[in-house]
Order: sequence, then structure tokens, then C-alpha cells
Amino acid sequence: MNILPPAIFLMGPTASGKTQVAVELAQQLPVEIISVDSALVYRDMDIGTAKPEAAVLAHAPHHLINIIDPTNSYSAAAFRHDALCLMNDITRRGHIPLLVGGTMLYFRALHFGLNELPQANSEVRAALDEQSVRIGWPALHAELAKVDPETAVLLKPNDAQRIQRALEVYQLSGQPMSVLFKQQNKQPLPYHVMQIALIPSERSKLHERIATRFSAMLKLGLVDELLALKEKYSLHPDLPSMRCVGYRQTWQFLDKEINKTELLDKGIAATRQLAKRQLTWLRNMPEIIEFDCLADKLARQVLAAARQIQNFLPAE
RNA sequence: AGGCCAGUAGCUCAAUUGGUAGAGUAUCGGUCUCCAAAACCGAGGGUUGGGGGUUCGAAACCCUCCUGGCCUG
Repeated sequence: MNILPPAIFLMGPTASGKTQVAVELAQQLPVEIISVDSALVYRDMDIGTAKPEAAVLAHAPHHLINIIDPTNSYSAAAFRHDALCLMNDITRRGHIPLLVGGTMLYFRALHFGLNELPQANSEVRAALDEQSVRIGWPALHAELAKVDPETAVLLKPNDAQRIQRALEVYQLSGQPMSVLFKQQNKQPLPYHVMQIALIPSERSKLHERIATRFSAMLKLGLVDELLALKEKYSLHPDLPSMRCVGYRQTWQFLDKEINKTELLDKGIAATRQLAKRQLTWLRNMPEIIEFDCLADKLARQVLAAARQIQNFLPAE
């Protein structure tokens, strides 16, 4: 009988203190940290993403941080591929992969797999974008209904991203996405996973943390960081990197669309909305072990629970 | 002190000039298969600054008080 190797997921909304817990776990357990975060992948975006400091990363290395330039884009599929490779290596070294982050789609893609679909194609997307400007997304939704009615009924006429993706899949593969879904089985993660979630018992307390943290980011020089980024890279506001919470609002500030006070307010609001969506994911996840991220000695509590995973380590 | 203007949802503002209040945004809930810190969907929320009056009927007209702003002295 094959015993699956162990892995730990440490999930939580923004500002829940994931990094600190992860670092403490890394000191006590034979784990290696893999970041599960669609924003930490970008190089030179440090302040606005609340990236762990260099000193922290030096003694608790995180995989999948600083792997692409802000001009590029990452994806759930790319993450899944990278994470699987890393997990394999980590397991071979006799360590336990500790996946830490707040990008729940990435966790799900890793845990339950993705169907094999054609990958994103910038030319197809550009062509669809162009069409959408002329005829609007509801019209493209109607187009989708002709070639892939099953997917179309699941989507709202204004759901630009998903309509675009469904049309893209159809154009590249010649098959409706709904058919591809049925033809293939997704590959679940071949690991024994312990899922830990950090969830605030009081939303208002998390909101306070978010407000404090965002104003701290401004004091640390978020605006200057974006100025430097614009200097170093050829950026535009529609890039996934520049749509990240904080950067988008700072961009508007630099364009004089909003003032400093509005930047503060909008940055905080955007972070709260992010946290809300992350919590929605977590609420629906089965088999997670929950901890109150506002609790004292949080790391110690999590550590005690996480130690159990060592029982699943293959005997030497 | 006098004069003028404003006060409507947490915030910014609408309401065909008397027919009984709507948007954006925030908040809350949800969706989520290669952009996900994205994108999309839904819900709650106002005794229209207070009080009085006119009227079948007032956010709108009249009186008065309160608050804020501007002007004059």
C-alpha cells in the first residue's frame, strides 16, 4: 500500500498573519515554504504586497516569490505546475511542503487539479478584447451561447473574463469548454494534505489591521515604489501586476485621479474586499482546521496541530 | 450682528421645479477550471437637519430653531 506523502496548507485572508505563523512552523518542523500568492510572484513589488522582508526570507526561504517581472503574468495553471515540481523535490529531500498564502484559486487548482485546456493566448485575447469594444460583452456572450451553450448559461452577460476564456478555449481547441471538462478527469493532489485556515473571529479587528497596515505601506513609500517600478519597467494599468490591491489605487493617485486621502481610503477598502472574498472561499472549504488569527500565541496553537502531520512522514 | 447659500443612504450627489426618494461608491452575502490582490452577481441601508404650518398630498412652499460655508460690517 502506498502512503501519500504529507503536505500542509496554511491559508488565510490578507493581514491574518500567515507569514509569521509559517516562519515559526519552519523553525520547528522539517518543512519548506511554498508561497501561494498571485502578487508575491512579482519582483520589485515589495511594499504593496506586504512581501516578507529579505531577512525573514533569508532564514525561512519561500519558493515562488520574486519569480516574474511585473510586466509578465502568472496563472493558476502555472502555479500548479511550479508547485507540483517543488513539492516533489521537497518530499525527496525528506521535508514537508508547507504551502502558505491567500490565493484560494491556486490552492484549489493544486488540490483538485485542473482540466487540460489550451493555455492563455494573448493574440486570441487581444482579438476578443477588440471585438468587445465594438459589440460589447453581452453580444460575445450570445456568440458563446451558439458554440457552447452549456458554459454560456453558467455565465452572466457581463462576465468579461470568463466569456473571453470560454471563447478562447473554443477557438484554440475547436471544442466547447464544457465538452472538454466532461472528457477529462482532473488529477487531484497526490499528497496527504492538512488544511489549516487562519480566520478572524471579529471582522472589525481584521479591518483595523488592514487600515493600519495600508497606512504603514504609504509611510514606507508605496508611492515611491510604484514610481521606481514605472521607471524600471514598461508598465500599464491593465497589467495583472498593476491591478493588485494598493498598486491600482496608487496608480490613480499618480495620475491625479484621486488625492492622498482617497488613496488611503480606497486602498483600505480594496484590501477589505479582498479579505472578504478570501473568507468566502474559506467558508466553503471542507475539512479545514480553523484558528482565530486574532488569538494570542497563534503560532504555537498552529504548531501543535501541525505536528500531527509528521505521523504521515514515510518511515526512514 | 446683518445678508446669501447649503443641509437627502456611511461618503459624493440625483429627484422633469407639490404626487409620497434614486444612482455611484462603501458595507454585507455569493460565484469562481490557465488574468484571481482579477472579474462578475445579489442584498440590506434614508421618519429627506429638528419642530410647526399650508395642502387631498411636501425633499420641494411658508415660519422658526440648529449646523456648516461664503459675503458685508
